[in-house]
Amino acid sequence: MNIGEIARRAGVSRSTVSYALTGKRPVTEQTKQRIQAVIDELDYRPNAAARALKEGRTRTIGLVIPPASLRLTDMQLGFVASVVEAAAHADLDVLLSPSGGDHDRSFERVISGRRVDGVILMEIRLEDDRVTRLQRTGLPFVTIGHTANPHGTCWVDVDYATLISRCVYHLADLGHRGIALINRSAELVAAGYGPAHRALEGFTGAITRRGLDGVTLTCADDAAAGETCIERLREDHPEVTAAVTVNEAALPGIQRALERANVTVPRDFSIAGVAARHWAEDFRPQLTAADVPTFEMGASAVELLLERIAAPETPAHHLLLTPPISLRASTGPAPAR
Amino acid sequence: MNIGEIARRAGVSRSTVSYALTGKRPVTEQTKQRIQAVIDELDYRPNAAARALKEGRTRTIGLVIPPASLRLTDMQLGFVASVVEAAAHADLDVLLSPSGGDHDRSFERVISGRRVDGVILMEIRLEDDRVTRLQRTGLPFVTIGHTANPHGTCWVDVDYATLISRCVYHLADLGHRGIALINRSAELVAAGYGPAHRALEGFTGAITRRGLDGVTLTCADDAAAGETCIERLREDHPEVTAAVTVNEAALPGIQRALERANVTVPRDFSIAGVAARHWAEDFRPQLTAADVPTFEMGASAVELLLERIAAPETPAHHLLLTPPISLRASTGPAPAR
DNA sequence: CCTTGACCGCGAACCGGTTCGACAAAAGCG
DNA sequence: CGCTTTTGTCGAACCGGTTCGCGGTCAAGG
Repeated sequence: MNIGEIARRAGVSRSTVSYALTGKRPVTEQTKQRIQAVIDELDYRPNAAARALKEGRTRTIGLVIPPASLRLTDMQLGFVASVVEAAAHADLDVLLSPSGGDHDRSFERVISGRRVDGVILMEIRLEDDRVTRLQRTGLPFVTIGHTANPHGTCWVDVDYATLISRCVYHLADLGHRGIALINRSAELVAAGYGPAHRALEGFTGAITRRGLDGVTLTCADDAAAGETCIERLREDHPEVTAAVTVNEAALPGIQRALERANVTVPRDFSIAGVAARHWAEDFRPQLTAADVPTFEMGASAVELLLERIAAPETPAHHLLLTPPISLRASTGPAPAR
Repeated sequence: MNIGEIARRAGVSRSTVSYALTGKRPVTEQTKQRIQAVIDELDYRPNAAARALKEGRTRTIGLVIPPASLRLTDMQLGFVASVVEAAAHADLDVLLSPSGGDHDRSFERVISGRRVDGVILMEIRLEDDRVTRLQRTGLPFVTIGHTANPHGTCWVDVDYATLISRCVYHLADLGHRGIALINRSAELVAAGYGPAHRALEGFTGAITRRGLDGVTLTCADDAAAGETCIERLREDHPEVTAAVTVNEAALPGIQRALERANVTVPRDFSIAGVAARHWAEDFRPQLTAADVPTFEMGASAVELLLERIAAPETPAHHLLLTPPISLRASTGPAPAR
């Protein structure tokens, strides 16, 4: 069921079939129809490997995801979904590659051997081996998140530092003096995970500029950790009346712990942060937060990647988004002493 | 940077390089080392398209997921993660294809053109076009879930009917007479979504066999819907003292509504069901439920697919899992009248 | 010394598309 | 009518691997 078979049955040459399909040279309407009839009859589809071999491109992009054994966070899932969506829209296929853990083989396989035309990387560390590896190979790539020194790379990210700063200012304006940062896990901070670092950066910056009393905590990405985190906070730092967080997965636990301690939000305690919209709206009361525009980010990543594939020598673009903070119901004036 | 270049620099023929790499014919240790040195120096990787073209297989499998625009449920995410994991383990790549909605082009592209060696399909409907399409093409495939008439197809599924029956029996044994089924959304039921139908089947069967009083409800896959569902249930059917559910995403809402109505679980109301472990353990009190073994199912699906690819003419296997129901804390004796 | 066979390596064909130069027939033009 | 241009099709080369048949080399055995 190859192009030769079609050509024989239609009584033309293989090249004519090819031209009829791609339209790169004119073919008489009549022959075109004869060819199409044979194709329909045999349900013929050109072999993707053969085409890729000759054309030198695969019309496929790689998407490197965190090791699948870890449960993906909602935000990561949002990126994956939007990248897949945007790629489908551009008639591209998406090859998935789990990375990290013992999956380096998979990563290696996807980026080498010309299996993909470009790669989208997520969960970027400040120093990221995969980024340097990709730079060496010369394969076009775009990262969601950015490294400590992102010059010359193409990326799209949320400006965590600015957003967390704004949250702190907002709380300070409401009269809060003791504010805690509930960051991502200690492991992620130690590993140099970008969002965690930049959140910390934005937090300490805002705290010093306003002369406030800042407490920073790390917290694993799950509800249980959120609970113990709040318990610890209330015990060790009773002076703290508000918190900002970038740890959306901890939110349900945070809520539970506050309820159990009979702390009413926002009367007794205010909380704000950065989270996917869905987490903010599921919080009770709904969370004042910057909604991470995962959909837009994934779509932009694909768009940037396509530009990069089309013109690899072009100077690298990037996109640093600062979505507005949606005022919902979880922040209020500091409680009177 | 092709095999010819390597051959030239190592002073051997292209075929020798190929044999040195694949090991399909003996090559002297000495030449092998010389070749390897050149390969390391140039960081050469064989072109995947060329290899696929000649070998007639791509070492890639397709994974058809629900349209990415919908938020994937935790269970679906679990399947994706475990399939990717298992595939990576078998040195296979995974090509993602969103299906449904306006994504038929993507599906078509992935299954035709010999882009993949086989396909794993999830979110199967009782009558599923994609399954008949795949049967026509002759491409090996395995489904997670099964159609109404699954003979001759390869699949792995959870026995929802039996599990829900068992839940009902368990509750009946505890003295409950009025039991509700909180099913998936009305749309899914209408669309012939397998698990929703089979849950209903198992429920009504068990209810009639025990001569109980059954109420069936549909509920969208989110917390808010779970809340209104419980509210409606308590209003319209006060005689109901227990519920079984296959709607894990509704659980947080169910919990919230029960708490707000001051209904203590399991003293006043019992609840059991089928859910991914994580949802059951996050419920308060922890949910008595059959834990859907998403990891095992994804791995089995890959395994079955590999068998099928190796021996397409072999009679089709399937795997119907009935995981044990984990007794946790959400079921207890029916309240006294 | 010649034969035998194991062992290595080479050259060529092949997988299934795309693409380029060539060429015949038809069309346009003076 | 002869000449150029256009149009539609063909044959062959190419992409970068794998694979098969062939042959040269060398050690063992008669």
